[in-house]
Amino acid sequence: MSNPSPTDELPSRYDAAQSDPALYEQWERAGVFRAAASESVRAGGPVNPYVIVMPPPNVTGVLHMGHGLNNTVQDVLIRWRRMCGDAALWMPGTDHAGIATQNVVEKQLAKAGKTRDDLGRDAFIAEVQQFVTEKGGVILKQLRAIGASCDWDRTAYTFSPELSRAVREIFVRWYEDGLIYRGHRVTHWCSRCLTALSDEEAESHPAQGLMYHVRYPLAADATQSIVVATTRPETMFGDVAVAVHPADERYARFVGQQVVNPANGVEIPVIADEYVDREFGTGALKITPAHDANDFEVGKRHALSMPIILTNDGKIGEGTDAAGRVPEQYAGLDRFDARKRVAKDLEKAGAMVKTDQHHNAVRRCYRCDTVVEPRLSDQWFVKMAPLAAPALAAVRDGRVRILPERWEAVYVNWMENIRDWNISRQIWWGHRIPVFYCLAPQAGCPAHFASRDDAATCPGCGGGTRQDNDVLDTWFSSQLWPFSTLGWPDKTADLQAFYPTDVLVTAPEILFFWVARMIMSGMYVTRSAESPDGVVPFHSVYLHGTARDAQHRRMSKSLGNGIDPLDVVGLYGADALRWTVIAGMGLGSDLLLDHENIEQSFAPGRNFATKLWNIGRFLLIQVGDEPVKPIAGLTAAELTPADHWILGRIDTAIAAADTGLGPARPPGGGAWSDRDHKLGLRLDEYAESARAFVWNDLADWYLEHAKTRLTPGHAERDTARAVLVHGFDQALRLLHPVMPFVTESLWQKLPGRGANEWLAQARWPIPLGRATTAGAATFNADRDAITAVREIRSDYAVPAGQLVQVAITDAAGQALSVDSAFVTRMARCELVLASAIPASAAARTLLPGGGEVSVSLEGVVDFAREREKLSSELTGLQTQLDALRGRLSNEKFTAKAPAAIVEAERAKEREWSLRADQLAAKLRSLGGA
RNA sequence: GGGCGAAUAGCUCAGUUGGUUAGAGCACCUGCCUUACACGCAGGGUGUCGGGGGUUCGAGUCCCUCUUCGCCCA
Repeated sequence: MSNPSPTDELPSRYDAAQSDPALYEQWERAGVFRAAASESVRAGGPVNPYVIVMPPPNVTGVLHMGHGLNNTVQDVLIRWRRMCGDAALWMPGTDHAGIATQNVVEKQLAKAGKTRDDLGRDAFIAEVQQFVTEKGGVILKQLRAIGASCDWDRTAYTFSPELSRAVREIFVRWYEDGLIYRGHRVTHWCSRCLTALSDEEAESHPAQGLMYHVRYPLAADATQSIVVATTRPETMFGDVAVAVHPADERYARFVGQQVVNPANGVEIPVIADEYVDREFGTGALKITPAHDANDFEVGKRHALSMPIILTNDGKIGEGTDAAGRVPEQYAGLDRFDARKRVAKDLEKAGAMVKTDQHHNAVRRCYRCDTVVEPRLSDQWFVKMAPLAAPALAAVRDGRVRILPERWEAVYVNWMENIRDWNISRQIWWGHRIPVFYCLAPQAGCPAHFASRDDAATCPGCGGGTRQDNDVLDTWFSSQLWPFSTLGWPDKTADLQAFYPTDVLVTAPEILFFWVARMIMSGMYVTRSAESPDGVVPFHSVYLHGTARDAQHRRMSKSLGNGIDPLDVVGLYGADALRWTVIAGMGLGSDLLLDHENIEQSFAPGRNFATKLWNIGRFLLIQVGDEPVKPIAGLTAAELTPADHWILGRIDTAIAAADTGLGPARPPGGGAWSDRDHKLGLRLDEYAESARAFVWNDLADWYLEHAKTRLTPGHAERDTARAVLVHGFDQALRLLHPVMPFVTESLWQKLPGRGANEWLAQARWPIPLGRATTAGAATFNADRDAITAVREIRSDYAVPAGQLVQVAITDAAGQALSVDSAFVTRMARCELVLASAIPASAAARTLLPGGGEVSVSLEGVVDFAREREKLSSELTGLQTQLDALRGRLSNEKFTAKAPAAIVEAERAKEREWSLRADQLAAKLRSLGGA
């Protein structure tokens, strides 16, 4: 592809659609993205590993803006480290997404009028498997289109045989360590997905509902009653008691008596329990142990029965222990219809005292948005407290940092109040729980046991077994991702070389679902004599923002406000997409994109990609094909002020990029110090500094200046070519992580490029330190003069084509030596002696160094306007100067402020005074006061 | 209800341990088809740093309070 000569054939726009896919294929074929374990120092190799595991998208998912954003961040980091020489591994893969995938297939079946039960378990799983085979993995192909440089040979899948073995292994270890147990309790039940959910999967949403005040008459004396407040009257069929606070005098006389449940006529006791909040509602609470987690605890304390009065699909019906509690007319009603019906009937019966507006939180299934129902059932739980303690300490002492830092507080808060994790799901698509039950238990048979293999026989009696019907929460398998993808539980070379990983890049909403659990399980499986608490799976967690539309609404399929990243790639190229995303998203802030104006949304990336292309195009034409001297071969005598200036700017740009991207790992190893804790991962700052360098320094100034030197036969042509090629090469390297395609494309065209050399593998720049400050200052003086003339031209609206006469003097009024060819060309002027410009017809500007630029504006200058301008500048300066002098004459300031500050203020006072004098003199020369 | 955080230019955000003319990108205004780029070039800052009070020689920065908003958990 290296084809340096016909630069004149380069089109004026980079053709991304044509070039990007071909380039990607060449990188892949060259093995640029592969990482070898043998390279890592941890496996005896020469370099540091740098590892990112991709948050696995749903196997049947398609790319959306969230993925685009998430994966671009990861790609920038991994490309940066690859160029720095690390053994850089970006591990790709997908997630089997139990509930979500099962839902999709069930919906397909429903269209054919079938349910999963019609097929049976095995046939249904085969159906899902087929669906995944046909539709799965599309997203991984799409990621290639945005340039993702993953090591695709390692592509992992949470439901593969290898990763399934890891799931079984940790399940059995935790089971045997007593960290997994069977619990009979109230959990969140999704009546649409027909499964229990974890606390995290039942998302709470604020809601406006009604608080019903219902009268429960005393069984012994119907004239007396207790009024109970409830938001869910449909659960009254499951009431087994009314509870009041033991110290509540209002109700003391009722405790121990029976009341009649007005919904079903069943007599229930009034009990006293500390749990009741006297201030809430009426201070009397109905107790429905099977349908409220708190009531369940009360029920256990008082040994109450726990009738289930809702079917698993959310209809009223007599379940376990509920015989005789649900009146016939309610059976089969949907729970929300039942709520209205019960309320109406209570009203009719005179039992409804009143209803108030009430806002509370309603929990909904995170997969289907159905309101979840608290429901009593048997589930498998992970005991979290022992796992959380070391994971909490790891964040507290900086072995893991979370950026933006405010999320650390959220993490700590969650971990300190951690609750046990319900891991069983009543679905079929997923890792079946490796727990077995004896078919004919006798004395000596375990109630159940966990096994790494499918256990056909009971270890107690040797008889047959059956496996638990439920499957594991998908997050149970994805929590193992940083090590299961590297071969755990085997002690593989990959695991040795690449665990722990480095940065985890994800969105804040899965901090608990996934990130916290990876830290816990990762530490658990790496416990050893050297590290009793285990090894954290990554040292940095980077939580990025969300893609939102112009109204700040989250992009979503249902709102129709999403942007398809592939559309953007098709229109403007992957680089435009990547640049816009990276440059537009500060650490932790959201990315705003207008789906109704894609062109404007992605203009920053598109414009810059085109600009970069044009800089390259022009530069390549100017430089030509002849060999270029290496920068190290240029002698000090050959370098001009412009060269020094741009060499200095290159060093500054490199330093800024390094600072933005930050240390790749905690300096010195181990934990992050307080000082380093928030360094780096400022991708927007890195991108902006690299852009500013190539555009505002290299193109706007150095390239403009070099035009003259580059003319054929010019004595400095070779020096200028060498510096220009060096500067552009460095710029392309700096920009490659964020704009891989256009930079690689241009880099391949630079003179002297060998075959099979890839920018993607080229070395990250390091500052050379060759620039002298004197050289740079000389060039800066030229730039200041040019800018000053341009300002005046603009102020006086001098026609663009008109030459003006300019005198440049130093602080002493003597002619200042400048690069006259440069100044006259850039500012469209001719340089004359100051004496040639009549004071009465000149506009002047003071230069930073104390010199002055005078522009002859015979016939153009407007004295009144010029005086006004000077006068307002002088007034502003005088105000500042007065304040400054006030400070300096304040003894408290001079006595208390640090000497360096006081001295700086004095220096400023001298400088401003001089400037004020000059302004006043100018004003007088123009006839002003 | 508990906890965390934010409020700085029209928008999105920087702003180190307090140090004195508050910055960037985008948007906007003016003039230019100046031998690569109009997806460009040149020039322009458009601000009671949410309100009030306090500490200090000095507050965008520290403390208190009010208002508004966001996030996590119940």
